[in-house]
Amino acid sequence: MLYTLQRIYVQGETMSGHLQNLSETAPFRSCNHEFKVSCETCRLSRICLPLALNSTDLEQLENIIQRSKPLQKNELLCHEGAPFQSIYAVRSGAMKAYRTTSDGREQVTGFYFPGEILGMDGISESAHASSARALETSAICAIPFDSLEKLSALMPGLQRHLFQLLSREITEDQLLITLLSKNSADERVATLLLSISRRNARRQLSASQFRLPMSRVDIGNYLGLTVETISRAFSRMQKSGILRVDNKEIEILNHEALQLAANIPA
Amino acid sequence: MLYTLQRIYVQGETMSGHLQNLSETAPFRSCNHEFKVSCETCRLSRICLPLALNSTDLEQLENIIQRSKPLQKNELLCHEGAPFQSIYAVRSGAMKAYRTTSDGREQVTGFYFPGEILGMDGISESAHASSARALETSAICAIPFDSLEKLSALMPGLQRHLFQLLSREITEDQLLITLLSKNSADERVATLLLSISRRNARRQLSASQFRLPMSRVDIGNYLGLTVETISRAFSRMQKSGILRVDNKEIEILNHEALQLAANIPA
DNA sequence: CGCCAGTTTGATTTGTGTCAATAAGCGTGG
DNA sequence: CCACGCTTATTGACACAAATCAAACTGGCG
Repeated sequence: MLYTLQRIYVQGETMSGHLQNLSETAPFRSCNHEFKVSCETCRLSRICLPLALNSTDLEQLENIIQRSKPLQKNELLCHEGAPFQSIYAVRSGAMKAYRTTSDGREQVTGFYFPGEILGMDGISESAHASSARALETSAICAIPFDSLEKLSALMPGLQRHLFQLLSREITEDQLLITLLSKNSADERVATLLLSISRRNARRQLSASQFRLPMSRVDIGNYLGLTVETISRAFSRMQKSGILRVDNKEIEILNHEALQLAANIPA
Repeated sequence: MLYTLQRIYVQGETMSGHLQNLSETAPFRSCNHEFKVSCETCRLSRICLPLALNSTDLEQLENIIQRSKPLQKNELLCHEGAPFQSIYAVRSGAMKAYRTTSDGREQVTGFYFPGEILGMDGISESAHASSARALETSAICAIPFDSLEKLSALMPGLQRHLFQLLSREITEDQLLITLLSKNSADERVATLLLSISRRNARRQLSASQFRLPMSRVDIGNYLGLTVETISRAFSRMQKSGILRVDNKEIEILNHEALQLAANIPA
């Protein structure tokens, strides 16, 4: 088991050689901690993969899931182009997924919070279509996809859940497409804040006060805007009394007004 | 069989009542034509769903696929919010998929050509997340998803193919996200033309001469631009000798220059 | 033939990008 | 602990690509 755990890290490390970064170049060590976390006891199982499995099936799923030493901030989980082996569930922390454009720039395609699954874009080409990086110290469950495929042929509930997971990713990408295509800077920022707020609430965290794990650059990149525009959007919303912004610390003072700013009719 | 065929139409019709359109309000008639098309003889099987199935499996797949009277231009195939029952393969013609924004505008999320599959965004919520409309007379194969699910639990090849299909949709949406987020008007238009060209080539059609099935409005909507900007982009590329544009008739005169215009390095 | 939707072209406006400078946070080491 | 340097964030001035507004043109279809 420890062997396979380590393989994940090694894969991440070897692929990221050309993306210079202190934490990446540090050698990966196997660590002696035990990662005794089970889906059954995981607070997130309600919103994560295990959803809708009976305890026998859950045990089988449990057996193929690989848990490992947490990723440090800025560490790479997987790199685009690397052989696709697993999809990943975020257990704690926060991740960003991004792909590199033909001219070498980065496009952030999503932020992932605890209970959410990433890496499913790698299935079609047997290679990851996007990279994933830790925005803060993050614990990840790696789920080998070939095992998952075999299991899901035996468990109709799991198969269905997987199809739904992939389909949900499509609809979420479509929402982002619409956001980029039709909405102003302020609307985009407001929409992102509402999305984070909603996802926090789903995990029993505050919907009105939270710390953004990503930088303004990442937000701008994700929303198709520049850092300056993001900063100005925050300032405007603060001035109009919708938000209190203290660097990455956000407080939503007026949820309805924020929805209005996002152009979502009440 | 005819009953189920008709049900598809009725579903499309009833849901589209508030989107006024002549062809939609016309009553659907059952028709007497036989639609004897099999996956086995279909020219598109190489790029469509049946890919990588043996002939026994193919026969079973064949049995669940519903073929029907072609859709006329502007006819609705499915409407967002309608109960999700099938995914759809385009056999001939061309379709556009779109979703309606909260403020009632339309966002085109994709164009679909023969051999391509649409409607997979409906899986996660058991309701279609987007609508699909015929851009020209189009023949469609409807594949009931519950049957497909059951079959794919029995056929590992089919299951894998479905996962890949969904995953490919995700990567394509990510490409569109990147395009909208990072590229200029001309680059977006050039990229769309190259995409259509490539997809034509895959169907053994000309990669350099084709007729666009969609309007300038649809193109603009898809690319997050206005009609005027699309028109000007075409004019510019025509003037610079990259294209010959005659209304919807397009000829690519210089493929390399078009790739350059799309910001794709040679 | 004439109408109307779709397309093209021109003039002007505007939201966001770019460039520049300052300020604030944060880890590092003296 | 504070000082230092580096990264990240904010704010302002200006430029520019695309939107908007307006008008003419085209082509398909009844």
